[in-house]
Amino acid sequence: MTDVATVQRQKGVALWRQIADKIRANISAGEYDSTGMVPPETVLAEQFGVNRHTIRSALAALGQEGIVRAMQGRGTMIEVKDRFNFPISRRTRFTQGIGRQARDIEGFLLSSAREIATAEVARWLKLAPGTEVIRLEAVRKADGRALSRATTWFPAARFEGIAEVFAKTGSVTKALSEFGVGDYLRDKTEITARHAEPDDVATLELTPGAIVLVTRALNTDPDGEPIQYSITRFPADRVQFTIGG
Amino acid sequence: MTDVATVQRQKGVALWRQIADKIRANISAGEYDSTGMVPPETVLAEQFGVNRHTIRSALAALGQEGIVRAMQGRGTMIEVKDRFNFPISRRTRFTQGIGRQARDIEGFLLSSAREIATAEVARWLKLAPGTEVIRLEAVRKADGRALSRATTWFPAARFEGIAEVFAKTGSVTKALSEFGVGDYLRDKTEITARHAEPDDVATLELTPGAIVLVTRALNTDPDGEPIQYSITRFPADRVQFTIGG
DNA sequence: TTCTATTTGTGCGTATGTATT
DNA sequence: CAATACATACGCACAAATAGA
Repeated sequence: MTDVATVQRQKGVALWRQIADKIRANISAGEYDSTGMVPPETVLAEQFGVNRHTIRSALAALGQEGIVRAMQGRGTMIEVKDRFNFPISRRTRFTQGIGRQARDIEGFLLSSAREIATAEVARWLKLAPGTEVIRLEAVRKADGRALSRATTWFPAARFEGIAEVFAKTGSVTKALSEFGVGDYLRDKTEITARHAEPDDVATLELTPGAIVLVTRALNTDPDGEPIQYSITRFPADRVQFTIGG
Repeated sequence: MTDVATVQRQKGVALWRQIADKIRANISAGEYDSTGMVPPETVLAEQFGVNRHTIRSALAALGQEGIVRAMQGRGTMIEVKDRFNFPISRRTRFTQGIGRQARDIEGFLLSSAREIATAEVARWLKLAPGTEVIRLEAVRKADGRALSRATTWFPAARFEGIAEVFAKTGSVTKALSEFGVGDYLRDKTEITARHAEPDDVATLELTPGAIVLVTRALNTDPDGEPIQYSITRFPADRVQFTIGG
């Protein structure tokens, strides 16, 4: 089979874009299911009657979309994905939320610091300017795959030493209970999406250009007192959020 | 000022990536604020001491991130953004949700069709296989900027002719009230993110490679009867969702 | 209006580096 | 080790859009 006839020059749509669309359609149609890989660039170049660079532009675009993943020396593989579902409610908890969707869930503390709250953090936590907070940088994995990268701030006065407790337990819920917060509620969640930055790429094991879902969330104790503000990045191709239902 | 010294070859990080990071930092630092534009590719190429293609790779990456926007014949502009906030609750309504954030909000019906529900649509709307549904394709704009692209399904038996009503009013809420549904509730919302497809690019006025937030949502009448299932795409750089708060 | 300079967009050919098999 | 295949970068050419003379 040749695709030569399917791409046209001088039609207002770049060749690489036409080819990317065609390959995407081919993948959806199961064209390459036998190998799970896209044919080598040289083969595709011949099939489409274009230079290998043009194929590379097309595959790069598909790589950005997370549809394929090029591996040096091996070939370009088709990505298969299924998303974890992450429910968001008043009682949102990470581990419980993922629940039975993964065999094992781990939390790693990357670093912690005691610092002065920025204007943004102070606003969310309803703290006076200049108040000290404890910041945790953590990664959570489900079945060995990185699922989230969170930056979390706690009021330092109330949660002195929470970093050590989190490091031991790997769980915010357990850490908070050590401080007498047996229950807490999700007050507000903001959701946006953007491209992964270098730090996201590293800690979430992403390909550059991948998409991350970003949540900004505030948890309060049962009295409505803010206890935790988090900015969390999730790999968009591994996670979906659910509200209600 | 020259940036030659800032990029290094053969150090494990591609030149174009180093350059992209540097330009991103320059933008954050307000380096190009006077013009609101990045210097021409040829100038950047000379500044960094690389080929124009290398600069183009860097700018393409930044374009994917939505940080810059290249325009043929004009130059590469730095994007300024502020997101519309879209609250998600039991009483989620598009127009009310955007509310005072925009001066005027319009809804356009692109097309409508009467068709047999797919397995997925039937499942969401709790319909028997083979049941007919009405599908609307619509775009919503706020202050002239495209804010959402929705595909919506209604049970055909109950909402015969809803396409015409929506076309006139541009509002789902008003259209439903014409059919005796004075109130409705958001039962469930799923949120994911992915790269824009050609259709999204066209109808949402996006740049190829942009990110879209995708919601799958079910609305029911006060009795809990499913009345509307929608898949809606939002430009991720123009929208954020809020739950609670 | 027309022409020209500027600037981005597309495509090809080539060379070299690097990782996998 | 060699062969294969992806990764990066350069140089060249021309197309297309824009802005300004």
